[in-house]
Amino acid sequence: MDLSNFLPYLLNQAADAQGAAFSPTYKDRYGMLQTEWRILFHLGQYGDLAAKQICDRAHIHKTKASRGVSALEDKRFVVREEVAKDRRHALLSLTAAGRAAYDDLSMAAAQFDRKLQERLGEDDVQTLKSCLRALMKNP
Amino acid sequence: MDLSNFLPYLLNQAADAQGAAFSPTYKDRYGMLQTEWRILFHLGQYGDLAAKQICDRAHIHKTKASRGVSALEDKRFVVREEVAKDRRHALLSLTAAGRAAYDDLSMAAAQFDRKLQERLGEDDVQTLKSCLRALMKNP
DNA sequence: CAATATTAGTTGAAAATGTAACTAACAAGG
DNA sequence: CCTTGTTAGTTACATTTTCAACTAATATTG
Repeated sequence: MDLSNFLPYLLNQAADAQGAAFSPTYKDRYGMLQTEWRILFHLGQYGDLAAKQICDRAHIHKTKASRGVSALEDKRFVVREEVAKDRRHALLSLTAAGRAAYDDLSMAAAQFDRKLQERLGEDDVQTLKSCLRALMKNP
Repeated sequence: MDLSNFLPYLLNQAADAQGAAFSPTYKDRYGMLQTEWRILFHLGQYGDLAAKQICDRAHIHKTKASRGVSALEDKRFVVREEVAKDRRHALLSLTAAGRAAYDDLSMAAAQFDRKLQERLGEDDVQTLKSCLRALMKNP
């Protein structure tokens, strides 16, 4: 058993390295943490959602999400609107500023991804992504 | 730009999922954190090392490593011996108990990896691992 | 419809991580 | 040698994450 063959280790190292390479994009420009960026991305991409739906889709724990949403509200990137039908949850939506940040960051993300694709080659990236999608869902 | 196509996101999710699947192995059996398990693994695999060498190989920050080593000492899995030639660093080595834990865990790791290999197929795993190795080294 | 359970989300305390400043030992240039 | 610089590692403090308990609203069941 060689460490450099142990998949969880490789996954972690690769995720750390690429995360570290991309994080300055949202951290330096908007002072966001990863969770905030992820919430913003979900709202930008899938439209208004309740926190719970974001948690389920992105596998974010509800306390982390709760604090992420608060941080995005403080930054005036997100507002909540009450839902009369079920007042336990609120719908989250992007403000104009939030939308602008999303547009900017999703552009940067797309570019980042294209560069990785160039580096690894199209075929390998396809295989890589399909493996990763399989590994995301636990067994 | 689709979130489920963004490589850093996929890497993170896959690493989280597989990390969560494997972590009970070292957490429940030995009360270790990931960093401790990683240090143990390095010592078991590459023999006695100074903390610095582990940091460099595993990309662990020195403060994290310092705490991990202390925790492993508390568990009586690791001892340090002074190096007369340069007293700034100490060589870390496994105790018998540490070796036993390493043997047990590396066995479990190998098994875990084999199952993943079965799941994804040998060819894809080869491609996956080589992509991940490329992505670990930042650009 | 009252009691109980579940769901969405929040909060506070404890654990872990990251940052920066620090110590102690060695190295090198003058 | 002796100042200055570098290296290995630790410690203190701030930030972030996790865990457990909590509130408030809705759903379920007897």
